[in-house]
Amino acid sequence: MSYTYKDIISTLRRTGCKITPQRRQIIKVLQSSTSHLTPAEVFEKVNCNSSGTGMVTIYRTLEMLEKADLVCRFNLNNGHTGYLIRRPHQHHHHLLCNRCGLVIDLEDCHLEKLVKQVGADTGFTITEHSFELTGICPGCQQAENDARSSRVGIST
Amino acid sequence: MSYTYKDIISTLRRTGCKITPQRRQIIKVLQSSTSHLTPAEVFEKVNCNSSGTGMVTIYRTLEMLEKADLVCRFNLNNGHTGYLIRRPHQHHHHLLCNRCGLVIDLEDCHLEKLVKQVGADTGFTITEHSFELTGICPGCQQAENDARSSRVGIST
DNA sequence: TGCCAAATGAAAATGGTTTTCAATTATTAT
DNA sequence: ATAATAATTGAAAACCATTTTCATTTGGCA
Ligand SMILES: [Mn+2]
Ligand SMILES: [Mn+2]
Ligand SMILES: [Zn+2]
Ligand SMILES: [Zn+2]
Repeated sequence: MSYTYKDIISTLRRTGCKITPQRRQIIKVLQSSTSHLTPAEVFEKVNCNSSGTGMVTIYRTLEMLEKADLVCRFNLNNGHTGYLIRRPHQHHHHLLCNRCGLVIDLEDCHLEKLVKQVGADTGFTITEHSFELTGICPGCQQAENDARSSRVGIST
Repeated sequence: MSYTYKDIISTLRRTGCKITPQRRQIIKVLQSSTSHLTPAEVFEKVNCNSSGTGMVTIYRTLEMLEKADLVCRFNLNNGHTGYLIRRPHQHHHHLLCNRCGLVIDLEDCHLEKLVKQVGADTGFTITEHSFELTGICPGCQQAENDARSSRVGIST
């Protein structure tokens, strides 16, 4: 379950952040997206209704939301950064479609045992771990199959 | 076991790359480093003996080596990119010390089963996965403890 | 209503990386 | 060995996402 718009606003208020029109806009855009968004994409969506929010504000707001643990941040395959409203509130990992950008939250982190083992084996104090899967989602697989069929020219 | 200098040269020759003095230098630097190196660090080390190799060549050579699977590439905590001569030749993961930059190769990837399971659960064709651990290595832990002791002022 | 710290945004700076293109060079063919 | 040629190099400029600066505006509170 994602945070609702109201959840987010009240969390921000609680932490002493001001609720500005720009921030409301940005939160709404993130709210209504099922896929991750780059800062540039957020900018575009926020400004499609000519609200005139600057890129700087997008960056600053995303950073603020990330610090408040309200969004997930991750590295896209192209090196850019993507943001998505945090759906499972706890620690979790992501599966990305590298065709359409769909992001699946992997609700359970199955790596605790492995992480602990590695720590014991190496003597490291392990503070963080990242696990990210990329591939092709069912929808994009279907689309590719369809394209291939028509290219080969199935005679029915 | 890392690739030797000769291994690397002959692999490059086999794939039709020219063996230039610049490339020899860069490979030697990577060879002789036990830690990961950023392009900037490679540049510095290559040029400390005034060989005059340009940054552009560093980038291009690292890219070439990565394509040939001769180096490991990974994201440092600060967003930069690090390179390290590939030690275990097969697919593997990394454990980084975020104090001193030490990199440990985790020889076995224990994630095949989990990855397969996620694929089955989601219908994705999973093509890649990344798993990266960061923490503090034993050496840096020791250093921190020593520093703390002397700060507190142990009276012996 | 007025105050003020926080927030905004235009513009410039940053910094890592990539592109361009003319000059150089490693390798192959003669 | 020499010439031919395609790959490589590197200086300079371009790129581009992100950050910084700083003057102006504004949300939230007294
Ligand atoms: Mn998520
Ligand atoms: Mn490695
Ligand atoms: Zn997809
Ligand atoms: Zn360390």
